[in-house]
Amino acid sequence: MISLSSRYALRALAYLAHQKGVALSKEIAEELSISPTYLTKILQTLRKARILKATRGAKGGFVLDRDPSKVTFIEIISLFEDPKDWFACPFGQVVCKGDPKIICKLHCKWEKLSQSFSKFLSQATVSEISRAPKPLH
Amino acid sequence: MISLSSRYALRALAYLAHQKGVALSKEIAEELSISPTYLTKILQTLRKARILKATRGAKGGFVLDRDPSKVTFIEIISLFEDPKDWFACPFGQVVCKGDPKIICKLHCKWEKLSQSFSKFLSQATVSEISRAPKPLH
DNA sequence: AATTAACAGGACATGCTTATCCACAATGAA
DNA sequence: TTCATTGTGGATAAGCATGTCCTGTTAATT
Repeated sequence: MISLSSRYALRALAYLAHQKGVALSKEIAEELSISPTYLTKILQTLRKARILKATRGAKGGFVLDRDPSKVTFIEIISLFEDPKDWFACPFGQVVCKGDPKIICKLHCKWEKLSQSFSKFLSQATVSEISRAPKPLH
Repeated sequence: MISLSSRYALRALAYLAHQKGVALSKEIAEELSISPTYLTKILQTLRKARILKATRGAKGGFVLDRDPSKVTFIEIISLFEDPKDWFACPFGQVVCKGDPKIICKLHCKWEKLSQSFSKFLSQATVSEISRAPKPLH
């Protein structure tokens, strides 16, 4: 499961992509229906990864630092968790070493699935969800 | 990510399928390198779901209560967590209601992926991993 | 100078998963 | 009866994700 932090990050970016301009932290927090403090930390993570740019003081706020069509899901998600956890075959290292003939049939199927998933996350970009409205829950 | 509990359950079943007979809780715990108490709870869950049968007293232990080729992964996993969490599109309810035209391209891709995954878990059975050796970590 | 807003960091609470240990009851076999 | 083993349930603890709050500091605009 994609963590909530990752999803908030994606939605914050979607909002910014839609805005096409500066947005206040407070404003985005309202949009996502989460506390400003919580969002702040997510935004900071994005800023440090050079996904966002921030300006302090009056008329400050956050802007995308990059063309949203150049920002992939996997890049964002990787900032908040380790996607390896999903792609790792749950039987792999345990089973295949023991008796390849029996297990690898399943292992190969799993590999195909996780590769498709991985490809999806690498290809999907923020520009493709630049209109996320409404709260998550 | 498939939870550790689910994976231990699968491996315990794999062990039992391989044994083709009665196995002690203690013996399986050793096989999986986890504490007997912890495994006990997993085995109880499996027993209550009629995946395993237990006999108390001397010469007692656990046996499969069903042909391992009839026990699917999804059935086991569902005992320990809610797979809906994986299949639910992380954008779905949020985004598609807002502007279907823009988002549903991604949504459909996600659907396809999760359906493949779901199919995999419904089709794979315990008999296909009936030789899981070695500890998980 | 005053205001606005990002930046930095920590404290705290809640709930879930993982994990271990213990005590006692029930049951089956020798 | 005795022993082995499951059945039941509770206590405890660490680690992580989620989430809120608070106290400052820094920087840009007016």
